[in-house]
This record gives sequence, structure tokens and C-alpha cells, in this order.
Amino acid sequence: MKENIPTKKKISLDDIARELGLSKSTVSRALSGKGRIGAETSARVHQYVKDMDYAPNLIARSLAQSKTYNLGVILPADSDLAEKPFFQVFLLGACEAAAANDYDVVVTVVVEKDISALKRLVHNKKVDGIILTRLLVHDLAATYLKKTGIPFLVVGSSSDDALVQIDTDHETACEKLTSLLISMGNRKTALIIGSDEHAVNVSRYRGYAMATEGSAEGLDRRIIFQNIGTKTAMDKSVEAAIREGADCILCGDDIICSQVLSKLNNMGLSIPDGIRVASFYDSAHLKYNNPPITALEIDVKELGVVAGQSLIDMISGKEIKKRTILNYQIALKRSTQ
Amino acid sequence: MKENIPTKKKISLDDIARELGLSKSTVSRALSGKGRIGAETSARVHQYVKDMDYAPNLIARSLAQSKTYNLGVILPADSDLAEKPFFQVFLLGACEAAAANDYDVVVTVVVEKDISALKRLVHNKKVDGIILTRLLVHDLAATYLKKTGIPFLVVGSSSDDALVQIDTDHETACEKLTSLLISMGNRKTALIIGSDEHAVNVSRYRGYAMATEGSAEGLDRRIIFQNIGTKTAMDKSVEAAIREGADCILCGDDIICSQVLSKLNNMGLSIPDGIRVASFYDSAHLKYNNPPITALEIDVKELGVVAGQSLIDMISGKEIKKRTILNYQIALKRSTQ
DNA sequence: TTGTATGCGTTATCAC
DNA sequence: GTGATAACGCATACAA
Repeated sequence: MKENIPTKKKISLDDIARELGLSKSTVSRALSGKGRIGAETSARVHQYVKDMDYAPNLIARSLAQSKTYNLGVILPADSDLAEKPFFQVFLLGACEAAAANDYDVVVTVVVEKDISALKRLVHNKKVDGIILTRLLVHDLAATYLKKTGIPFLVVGSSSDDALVQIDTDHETACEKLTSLLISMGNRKTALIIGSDEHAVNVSRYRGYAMATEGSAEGLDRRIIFQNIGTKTAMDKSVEAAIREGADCILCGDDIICSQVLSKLNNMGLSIPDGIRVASFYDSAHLKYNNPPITALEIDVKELGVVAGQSLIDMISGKEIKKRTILNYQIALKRSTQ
Repeated sequence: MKENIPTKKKISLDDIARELGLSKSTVSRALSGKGRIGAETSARVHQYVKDMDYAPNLIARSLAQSKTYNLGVILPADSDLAEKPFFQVFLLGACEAAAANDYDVVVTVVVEKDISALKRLVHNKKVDGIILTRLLVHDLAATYLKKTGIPFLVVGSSSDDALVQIDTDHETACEKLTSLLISMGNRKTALIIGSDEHAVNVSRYRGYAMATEGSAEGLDRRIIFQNIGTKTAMDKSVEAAIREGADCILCGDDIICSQVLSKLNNMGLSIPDGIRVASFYDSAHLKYNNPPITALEIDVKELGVVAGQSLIDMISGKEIKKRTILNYQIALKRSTQ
């Protein structure tokens, strides 16, 4: 009887073995390449597998090896972060690295004070390692993961040597940008920045402080606005900065910057004539603004790729650097000229 | 309440059974609740499990049941979409629905013409069902998934009855918004919209066309700009719209809108006095603009929740509606007054 | 109600 | 080089 109908039936190692007159283990070795295997046998198996479009059952492999070939990426769901493109672009990068290594990415969401979803993920052993995409100064997730012993890394900088870190050097970058702006003639450079519970904002603040402390005018607390989260707070900060005679406003990130721009526009201040503006983080939010905004440019997707690859290396038992620093660029635009 | 020290030893059904003088299957039934089980036995098992912090091996369960308890969410990585907050917020919603049902979310990335990552995901059987977060007019991914037989649904609207769809009724929404603007006195309402390869843009265009065709002025092709993707093209479109005497510009989405706003600002046109502006999609990009922008408001996170829950229902064999339509709101703001 | 036996599809450890 | 066979941990049809 001729069978022209392609059989949809899932085919297993057993089937292949039977069909080829071999044993399961031989077929397994032929496919994995591990252990000794005859050249001709291996060729036959590979040919058959290709012809029949054999799909190994990864679940079974997982069970046998106690490995999931999944990476966990933890995203913050706090409302102020939910729309930040950083996390999405990072995720794309991580997916790219994962796919290149035949891993997949499992996404889990946490909020600052509730990491139950993360605990569930670990408890269920659904991933071989975890990436924390944002680091808090007091980070529940990082603290928890350290105790579990599961391989993980954080995107961000910390003085905790127990953490494997991948980050841009925000502190140095912000210091350089701030210094540059001061050297360009801005005497009173204000800072409007988000929550100092976020490690990245602490780094940014430090960079800004280093630069201003070294300047002629020195650091002026009256034009520093930290923990700014709401539109109202930003508006007030801008007003206060102007009142104090700021000639330049540095924004902690892209979201803050676009709201500052809106407020300045509202106040009838033109950029760069009325006031200069720059941002410590770039994104599409700012890219097409008129005038273009001076900002730190970070290759976030690359950050995701590097983080994903590094985590896979950790899982594979390779030694990796405790701290990986990626490059940035200072893009001077018309907003500060 | 004392913190019990996490026991490192992995404990299995066998261990519990031995410890309690029961059999594996009894313990299994006690935990799953399936089949008959004595009340007292069940209580004993549950108590023991709680005390010992037992974590069932989900991989083993997957193998036994041929179920992964994973949802696949397919994200587009095309550069023009990579930073759109829609996908990120949707993903958060999907994760929420998944977590509520003890599922996890596996994210995979595709581009328009390359769905190899999706194929790998399906081939590897890493998920029980799939959500396509954007629908193209000629959608490779949807076509492929139909052939595989795996449960899946699309976020978007299609005339293909074979697709399970979840969407906002963009067509009606855009028609209503356009009609409203016309009725408010805008005689020449221009449209600047993205690729008509995206199903959503086709719907939006149809809504716009329906409304303008029914108006006094009728539909004017000279103020319709489709397939606009680059900043340059947007600038040119805005210029052309103004040249043709447009008194209002409708933007296909938030990204287009923010760039249109930038261009208008550049041209010295004030809103709403010089020209009116509205957008077919809202986001944080627009939320804090000054003046506030009239736009369609969609609860994207809720869309993600509904999509996730619906997919789980499909997987569970429940009958679900072929087409689920979610609500929207027309938010009239100062930009069109 | 509970226990026994078997299957899920691999990988790994041995002999041969 | 190759082939039985035992894990891996759970679910389930069937027997008791």
C-alpha cells in the first residue's frame, strides 16, 4: 500500500530507531553528537531526520537533563515604567540572543513591592536563569534571587559584588555630559530626576553632582529636583528652576524630558535661546523633537543581546565578568547650543 | 511567624508518598483534586506539602500531559514598531492573565518577512497556544499557524473567519472621531497614516473614508497620506496638507502624531488656532502634550488581559467567540477646540 | 478510596 | 561503535 499522505503523527527517537534498525541511544548520540558514533550511522540518522522533519521533544529533554532552555526576563509593571521603551527594546535584544542559542524567553512581571510572580517562576523551575531589567536600591528581587542560587544578572550598577551586573556607566556618562554643558557656558544647570529608589537615578545624580561640585558655581540644591514622578511635580520643578535662574535643565530620562519640553513650551520659553535642555536618556520620544535634544545615547537592544548572551554563558558554566560596561554616546544637538 | 529555612533537597511525589505511607498516585490525586480521594488523606497530603514547601516538577507534568502551560506572545521587531508602547503594555496584560491561570508567557520576536522564530517555537512545542500581537494584511504568521492547528488568536480585525480575533473596532471608532471633527466645523480634515500592510491602518483608513465620504466636502485624495513611515515623509505630508488648505490633521497613531506636532511647531502653526490635530491612538507620548491632544483611548492592558484569558480558554477547550470587540473612548481635548 | 503498572521522550550509564 | 536499561517526576487507566 502506498502512503502518500504525510503522517502528522509525532515521531520519536524510538520510531527512528525502529525504522533504521538501530537503538534509541544510538540515534540519540547521532543527533546530539555526544559520545562515540559511527560516521555512516550518523549520516543515515541525520538524513532520515531531515526527510521526516523530526522534531525532538524538548520537554522530555528538559526532564532528562533538568534544563529548560528558557531565560527569565523580569519586567517592571509599575505604572511609571510600563510605557518606557527601554524595557521593550531590551527585551527584543534578549530574545535575539536567546534565539541564537536555541533558548526561549519567559517574561514575568513584578512591581516594586510584590515579587510573587518572580517567586512563582523560580519555584516552578521554568527557567535556567534570570535577568532583572531594572535595579532598585533596595531590590527585593535581587535579594531573593541571591538566596535561591539560580543564575541571574541585573541590568544596572550596584556596589554589591555578589551581583553580576551589566550596565552603561551612567555615572561617568552623566558627569561628562554635565561638565560639557557647564563648559559650554551654562552656569546654573538644574536637574530634574526620578525616584532615587531606582539605582540608575542614583548613578545619574552622582554624575551630575560630581560635575557641578567641580564647577565654579558649585552644586546648588535649589535647582536639584529628585523623586519627581508626576506631571504636576515636573511642572513645579520647571517653574522653580526658572525662578532660581537656571539657564539649562538636565532631565533624568526621556519621559521627564518630554514633559519638561511641554512645560517650557507652555511657559513661552524657547529652546535653546530662552533655556537649554538635555536628557540623560534618549529614545524615540525625543528623537524627532524640534529642536533636537542633546542626550546620552545608549544602544539598548545591544544591552539586551549582551545580557542574554552573558546569562546563557553563566548557565553554561562559563566564567563571565562580574561587571560588564557598555558604551554610550553624548549626542550634542541644537537644544544646548 | 518564623521563616522556615528553605530546604534545598528537591522533593518529589515519591518522597511524599513514602513519608506518608501512601502511593504516588494517591498523592498525585490529592494534589490535583482529580479522581476520588479521601478527605482525611487529602488533608494530610496538603498539610505535608505546605510544611515541606513542595514544588511539583512542571516539566515532568508537561511531559506526562503533553501540555506546557506556556502562552506564546509574538512581538514584531520591525524597527518602526520596536518602540511602540502598545506591545509592551499589551504584554503586561497578557502576563497578568497568564499568571492568574498559572501559565507563563514565552515571548518570541518576528519581523514582517521572517517568521523563523515563530516556526521554531511551534516546532519545539514550547507553548500551548499563541497570540499574534499585530496583524498584517498578508500575514505570514497567521497563515502558518492556521496550517499547524495550534490554538492561536490575533490582535486585530480580519475578514478571515478562520481567525479568532480580539480587537478594538478601529473602523467604527475612527469613523466616529472623524465625523465628530467634521461636525465641529473642520471642512478639510487631512489624514496621515502608516503602512497599509498593517491591518489596523486599513481599518482606520476605512473609518476615515466612511466619514469623509458622507460629508459635504467629500473625500479628497490630496489630503490623504498613506504608508507614511519616515520623519521625512511625515514632514512632507504635513507641508502638503497645509498647502492644500487642511484645517485639521488626523494622525494614524501616537508616533505619527508626535512627529506631526513637532513639524507644526516648527512651521510656526499653533494648535488649535492655526490648525487642529487629533490622533487615532493615544499613549504616554501624547498624554502630556500641550495642548492636550484629542485621541481615541484604548485600554491596551485590558486588551492583553482579555487576549491572554481567551487563549487559555481556547486551550482548555472552551468555546470562545470568534471575534471579541473591546471598548474605546473618544477623548476630546483642546487640540480640536 | 487507594495502589499498581505503565507511558511520556529524552539522556546517561553501563555492559557488550 | 552500539544497545539494553535505568533514571527524570508526574499522570492515569485499571486493578484491588
